[in-house]
Amino acid sequence: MAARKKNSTYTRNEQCIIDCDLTYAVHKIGGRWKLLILDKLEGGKRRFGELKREFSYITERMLTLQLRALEQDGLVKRTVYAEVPPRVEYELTEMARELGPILKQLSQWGGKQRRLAKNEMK
Amino acid sequence: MAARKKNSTYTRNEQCIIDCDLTYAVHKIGGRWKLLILDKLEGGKRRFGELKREFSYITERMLTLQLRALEQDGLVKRTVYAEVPPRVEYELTEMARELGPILKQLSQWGGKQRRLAKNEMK
DNA sequence: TATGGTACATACAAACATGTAAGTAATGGC
DNA sequence: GCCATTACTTACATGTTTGTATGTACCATA
Repeated sequence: MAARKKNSTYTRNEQCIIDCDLTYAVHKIGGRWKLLILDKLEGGKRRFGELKREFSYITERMLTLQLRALEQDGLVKRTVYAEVPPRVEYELTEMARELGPILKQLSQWGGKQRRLAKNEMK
Repeated sequence: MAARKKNSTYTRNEQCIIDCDLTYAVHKIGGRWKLLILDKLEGGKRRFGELKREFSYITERMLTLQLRALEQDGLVKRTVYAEVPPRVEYELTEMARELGPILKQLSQWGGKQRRLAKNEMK
């Protein structure tokens, strides 16, 4: 997200990670709020303000950063309308839509595992 | 991974994350090396030292931490043999095996996206 | 008695991610 | 001219993750 310093090992190791398609994929969606945002956008186009209201616990800064990262990674398309006050809309790209069904499976798995973990606590 | 300080917002927000099955799932597999480890273990039981040799770029410390996290999350089973020198074996749990097919799809998606991104650079 | 192998553990430092608070630009309506 | 609205941006502080270096326990063997 930020400018990467060319630290010897950390960066070199990151290369190893990114050589793996799977890790690459998970990195794309691994931000703290990205999945929630993607999920919301499955419902269709949203304005920045809408997302902000929807996710009141996400700070404006983080919302911006995560949206930018998603845009950068080709998962979200950003459209700016030359109006005042400004209007900006976000929507999923084709690539992101292909991800949807996979994420649904992952979500189910997560739910199952979570219930299991909860039961073990008793 | 480490002891969490109970910072007001950071932790509170984490709760929001974990209330989402999907984000919960991604968190379980989101560690820097977890996917590589899981992938290797799909091939069967491995000793700590085997993993260490296989992933020469992962530090011993990180390997330990990630394995412990995976164990904690019920994705990996750890078996200690009371021998000297010690022998410890790691293998996937049922839960982790169910994850396999989903990860394969994710990996394919990642590969596709990666090739796309590469082409756009030209 | 010293040495080696295995699977760690611990202390410390660097890099990274996230949160907090405040500011910006443009313009239409008052 | 002043204010409100929208979608940011910036500077700074805090928290988390990863890496580096070194140490430990065990016992068999030399």
